[in-house]
Amino acid sequence: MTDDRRLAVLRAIVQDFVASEEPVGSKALVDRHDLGVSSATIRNDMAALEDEGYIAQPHTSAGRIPTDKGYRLFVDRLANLQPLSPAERRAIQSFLDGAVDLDDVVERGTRLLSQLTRQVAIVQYPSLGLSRVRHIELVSLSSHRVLLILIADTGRVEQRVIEFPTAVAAEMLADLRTQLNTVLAEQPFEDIDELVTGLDRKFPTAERALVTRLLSAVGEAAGGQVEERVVVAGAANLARYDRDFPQTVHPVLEALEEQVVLLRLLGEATAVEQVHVRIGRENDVADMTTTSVVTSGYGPGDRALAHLGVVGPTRMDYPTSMTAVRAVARYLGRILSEQ
Amino acid sequence: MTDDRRLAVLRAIVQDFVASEEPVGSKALVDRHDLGVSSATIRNDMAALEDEGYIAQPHTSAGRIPTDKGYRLFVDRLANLQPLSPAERRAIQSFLDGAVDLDDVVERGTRLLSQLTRQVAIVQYPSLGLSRVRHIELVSLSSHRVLLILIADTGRVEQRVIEFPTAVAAEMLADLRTQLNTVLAEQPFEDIDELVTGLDRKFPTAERALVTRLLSAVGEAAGGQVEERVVVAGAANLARYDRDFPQTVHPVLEALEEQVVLLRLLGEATAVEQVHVRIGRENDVADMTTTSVVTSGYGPGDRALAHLGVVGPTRMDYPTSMTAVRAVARYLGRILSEQ
DNA sequence: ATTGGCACTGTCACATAGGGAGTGCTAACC
DNA sequence: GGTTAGCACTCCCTATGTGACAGTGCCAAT
Repeated sequence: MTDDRRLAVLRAIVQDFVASEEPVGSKALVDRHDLGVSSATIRNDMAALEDEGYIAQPHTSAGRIPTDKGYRLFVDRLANLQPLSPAERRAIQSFLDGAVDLDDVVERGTRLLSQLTRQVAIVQYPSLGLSRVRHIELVSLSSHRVLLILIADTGRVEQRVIEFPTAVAAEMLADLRTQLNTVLAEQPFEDIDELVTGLDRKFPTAERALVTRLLSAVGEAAGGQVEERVVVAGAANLARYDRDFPQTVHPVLEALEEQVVLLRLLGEATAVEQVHVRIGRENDVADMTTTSVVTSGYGPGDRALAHLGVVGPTRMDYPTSMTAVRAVARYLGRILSEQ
Repeated sequence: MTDDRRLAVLRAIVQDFVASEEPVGSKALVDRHDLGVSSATIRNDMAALEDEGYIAQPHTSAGRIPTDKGYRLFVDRLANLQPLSPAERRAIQSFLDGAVDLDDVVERGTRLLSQLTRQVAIVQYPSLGLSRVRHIELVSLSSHRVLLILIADTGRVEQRVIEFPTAVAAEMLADLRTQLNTVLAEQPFEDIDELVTGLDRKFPTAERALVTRLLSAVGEAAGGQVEERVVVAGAANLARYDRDFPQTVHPVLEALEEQVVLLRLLGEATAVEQVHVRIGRENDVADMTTTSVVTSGYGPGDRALAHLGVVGPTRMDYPTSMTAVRAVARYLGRILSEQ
């Protein structure tokens, strides 16, 4: 019994099971794949694979289905990702090229990803903390309220209303605006707090309290927890699986409405273009133990400013999902670098 | 046979069916409600109600379920909306009071509505076309690109990138910004196109082409089709009904991802505080014939700048949904008027 | 190491039967 | 005339049983 053939059998099982969604037996396997041996031999291989925990039987006289461990091995060593066809490539390009806005780019990217993979797609906005300031705008809404607008070099625009206990003079606001832009332009958002210290000393004592209040608001908005934004599309694709994981759709749908969970799913910082796969229990989110996540970082150049990915059942088509995630990440990164 | 009792029977059937989700029979009805007559009498009433099309039998020997027409009568004449409890009122207030932003208000409002009704909630951003200009900002992104920011008196902020064939001078931009704000401040967005005509004449011929381009972009952004934005929450609540409408969740989920469908569901302009109900086939969206929609307009003062509502199965709890929709619409309107 | 053969096992689809909830109708009643 | 008790009837639902089927594990032969 060669080791190579056992791996080939595992690959075949994963492929067939993903396609048919039904336990696959030894007979069906030799029929559909050129394994060069009889079904009895395959049965022996399958017994060995089961001993090692790569596949399992739903019940005694059924075929085998891959375990999480089996999928893991498949993803790590057996999946051969073929590049996108030129047609797909063109489709992606034309789909994304119409975008006028960062909002638009993220929105279209999410839809595109969900359509390519027929899965739930998640795209995170480029993190403010990791980008640079392009412009800061202060607009007076009323005598006591100012609208703060932060524009990042990724094209991301963030706004926040700031309330003041006393009236704010228009001239002071204009002055502050100029100073802020002079000091902060092209600087990383994460350095704002530091760069801004001492700026209030340039203002007369009477105004200092207001300026301090505004500066701290700027710092908060730039580094706050509110800064992460995530977009989801294709939740309808989950419903396709209601036969498979029957009472599981509900908790997953619920989880997908939680910003925090989404961010956890997308995972911590990774290198650009590196596709990560978390299978079943590997992602430590409750209620998502029969769910897999394929993610990648993206950003302009080689720094991952954000993440994107797809969520689906563990029995998803990993190669397709992985190539799609990688391709979309690459395109979004390219668009960001053009901003 | 008094007419009043027949209506009472219909009301009881709707209530019981909504609660139990099972066809209700004559016996169960007299047990659970003080109708003062025997089940045989109720049977006669039910036969009459069926003749008139208000209720139907799934099969010969089953209880009755309300038809769309039955729900319609219930909503129009039989539902008694009781006001929210003080506790609920406080809960709403505290939930919405934390909002710092229009985005935040809409987001929280949507979540709140979906939690109150345990249904899918939809909230539309205040329409730009119907609000007034508070401020217009032009930010130079690069020599050929300008970021246009529109701020409405509702707190809504809209952005758009404008590309120019030739370089744009900073002074011209500043000048234009001042002029635009002078002319447009406090004016309705729908009048922008008109107010802006002729403004380009004030600029030297060399710059006129650029100014014209920018002005048309302003007009487009203000009146364009892109201006409508809608937020959805609580899609997970749909899954609770998978037993009821089994293969119906998928198309409904899909529909809810279509901006256009959402807007159609929310319906055309209505008066503020007036709650509308569309039952089953009454809403002309395909695939949503077993779905009902409860909507209301909302806005500051008495003008409906936007709509909100909930979507659920025809067998929803209409009184609860209607009071919740009305309450949230009222609160959001109040918040808008404070902006 | 591989293979054909074979007994064994659990699932699924189908049919069948009994219980139960609910109805419509009729005749009696107030 | 409206109301009611009684009763036969209808249809669903569940439990139960049966056979076909797909797949396995093991063993002896190659």
